[in-house]
Amino acid sequence: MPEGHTIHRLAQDHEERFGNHKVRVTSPQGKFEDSAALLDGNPLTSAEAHGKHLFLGFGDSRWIHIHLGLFGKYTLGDAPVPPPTDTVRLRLATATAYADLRGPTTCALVTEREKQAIHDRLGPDPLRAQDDGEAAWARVSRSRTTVAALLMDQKVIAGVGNVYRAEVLFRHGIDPYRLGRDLTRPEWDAIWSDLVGLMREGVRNNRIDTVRPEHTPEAMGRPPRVDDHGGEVYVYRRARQPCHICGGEIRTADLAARNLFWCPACQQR
DNA sequence: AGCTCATGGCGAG
DNA sequence: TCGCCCTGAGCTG
Repeated sequence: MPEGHTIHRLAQDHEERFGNHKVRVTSPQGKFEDSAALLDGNPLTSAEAHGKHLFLGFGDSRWIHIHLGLFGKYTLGDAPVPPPTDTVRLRLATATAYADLRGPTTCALVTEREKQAIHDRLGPDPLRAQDDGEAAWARVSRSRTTVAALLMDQKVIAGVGNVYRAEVLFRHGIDPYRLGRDLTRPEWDAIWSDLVGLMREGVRNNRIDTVRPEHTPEAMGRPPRVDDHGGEVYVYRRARQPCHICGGEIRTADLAARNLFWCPACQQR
């Protein structure tokens, strides 16, 4: 679940459900207990996302900074609020709705200044209206690192994870091992604007779909199918399966401790 | 019951 | 580059 689109969707959902409502803030698991007690009963005044970081605002310079990491999960629901289980790190609840957070890498009370420091070390986010790809291009175009690694580097571009990384490179026919400095400006601009569109759709649908209409199973005369992460994709987690376009085998490799997926025939640029 | 794996990221070396 | 942290699903036995 947790790439940038998930976090932006969570920010939206929090504002809709809890915005300017007084909320019960608890930590059934106990690990966020003291901070929860400080906020309990206060109104949630805003919710923001930058890349994979979520910030829940409580008035005057108090924010809960949340990062789901690989395992973190949110459960949002309507009343009645179920009894909490012992892995719930953070629960927000009103009379009508609740949000349960489990397994995050980070859940901490931070100041405005600490929040700003997090923004400062993140790259531009395709999902933030005020961001564009300029700062990212400046780094990419000078880098001897592979474009596959650069897309996962949150200092370069914020919010892209392993799925969007693999999929956007496939959609542009780009070899993941190309070096950043060997990308052209038009290639980067195309990647950036494609990510804006794909990730916005990800926020809307709350899942990752990257297959163009002309390549859907229906359009290709094949049986319908949803990939096991919940969306429909070209290459992610499809190792050794046939490429939707050329029929060749999708390959996988380790890259910086993550699984990379690509079609060597379609991605030669 | 115990293993493996997963859409992340940090700090040590 | 490695080990570590967080949780839960899907295996294996």
